[in-house]
Amino acid sequence: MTTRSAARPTARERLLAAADELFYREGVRSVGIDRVIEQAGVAKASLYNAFGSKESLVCAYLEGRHAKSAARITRHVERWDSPYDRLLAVFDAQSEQFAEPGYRGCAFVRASAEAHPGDQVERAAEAFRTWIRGLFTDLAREAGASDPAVLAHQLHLLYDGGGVSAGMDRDPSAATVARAAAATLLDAALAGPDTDSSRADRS
Amino acid sequence: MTTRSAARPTARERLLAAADELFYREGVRSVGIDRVIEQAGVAKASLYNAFGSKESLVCAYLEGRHAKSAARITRHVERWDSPYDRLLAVFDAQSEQFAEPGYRGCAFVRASAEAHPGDQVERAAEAFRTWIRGLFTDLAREAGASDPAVLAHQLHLLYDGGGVSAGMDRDPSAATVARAAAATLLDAALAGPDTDSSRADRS
DNA sequence: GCTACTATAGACAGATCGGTCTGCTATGGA
DNA sequence: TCCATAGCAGACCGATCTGTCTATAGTAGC
Repeated sequence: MTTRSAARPTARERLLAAADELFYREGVRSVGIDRVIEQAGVAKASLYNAFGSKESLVCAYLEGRHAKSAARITRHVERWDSPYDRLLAVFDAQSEQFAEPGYRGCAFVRASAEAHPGDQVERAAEAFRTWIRGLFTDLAREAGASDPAVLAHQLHLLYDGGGVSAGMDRDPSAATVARAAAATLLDAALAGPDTDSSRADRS
Repeated sequence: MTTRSAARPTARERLLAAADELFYREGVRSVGIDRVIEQAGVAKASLYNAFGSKESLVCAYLEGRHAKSAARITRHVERWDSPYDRLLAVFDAQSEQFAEPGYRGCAFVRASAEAHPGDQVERAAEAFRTWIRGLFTDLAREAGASDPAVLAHQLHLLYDGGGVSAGMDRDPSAATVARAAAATLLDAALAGPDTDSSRADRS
């Protein structure tokens, strides 16, 4: 409907592109409307025609990030057949993302840190978290994990931690470190469902 | 030096207490100076006498968080003798932190998400990250991990991911999930230094 | 009593914020 | 040709932001 390829992009599209760049790089609260419309080359009225409010623009920005991240992850996952490889492929997608210049951490974590409790922004972030947690859970179940929910939570921790480390430590290797850790956890979840093998006693 | 226990706390102390509460709960950028001095019951001039700028106050708030978190972690670590238990005790400290009412995620991650690149705030966050990474590395080495740096990075991922999950998913159990995952990774790092046991081939 | 320090309340400045509004222009279909 | 639509520039509003300033009050040491 709104997709037009050739010629100059719609005001809405240019606004979204500018918002994506500025909001992600400098933060949602520290970038004002004027900065966005200046970079988009758009009149202020056009913004409020297209989105109605700054918060709606922020949500649209996050929805775009959601779609893009989900597409990237799906693309990597679908390269493989076995649930084992498909699970680890999520971290290949993350590796690809971290390698992008100017990566500064997970957009949802960043936006959520600036949001007031109950903001629409938090719902947008929650949507992505629910999606990827579901993906981890499904893949963990297919791989034959004894407790798919717990393994999914563990892998989600690694995924989140990878975003934090890549963003704050400026260390893109976090994805490969997370991938190796994920493989270890996955192996353990497949091998021993309950065996508390080592660490018989404390101290 | 500046510590005085009885009577009414210093203006500086009241400012720090108010900043800690407001900045953490609502975010650094969305809380104005006026809110802080109102809650502290302090004149605006006193704030600029004591700290000089808002950014300095924010840094002081983060340094307080650093000291408090480090003290909590150290307290838990020192309860145990073996490096194995000491390593996992970091996640016991995290569990205690997540159980506090109103926990909203790692203060350094939250503040860093609102900072401009190069801000003093980022240096304050980096200081804590360096400290805890060093702790993980030391403990991993003492525990006998084949590659202490990599294991430390993996555990750091779990630690960060736990903060994100507890904050955004409002799920304090993230700490115990992280602890279990840490135990698995630690076991693997002790048992097989190099054995790529399972997953012989892909697909 | 005098001085120096620290605290107070609050006006004020200059900038920026999100959002509304008016008026002008370009384009494309009936 | 006419008109609807979409886009443009920019003035304007009230609120809020960080930071500075004046003026006043309490207090401890000499």
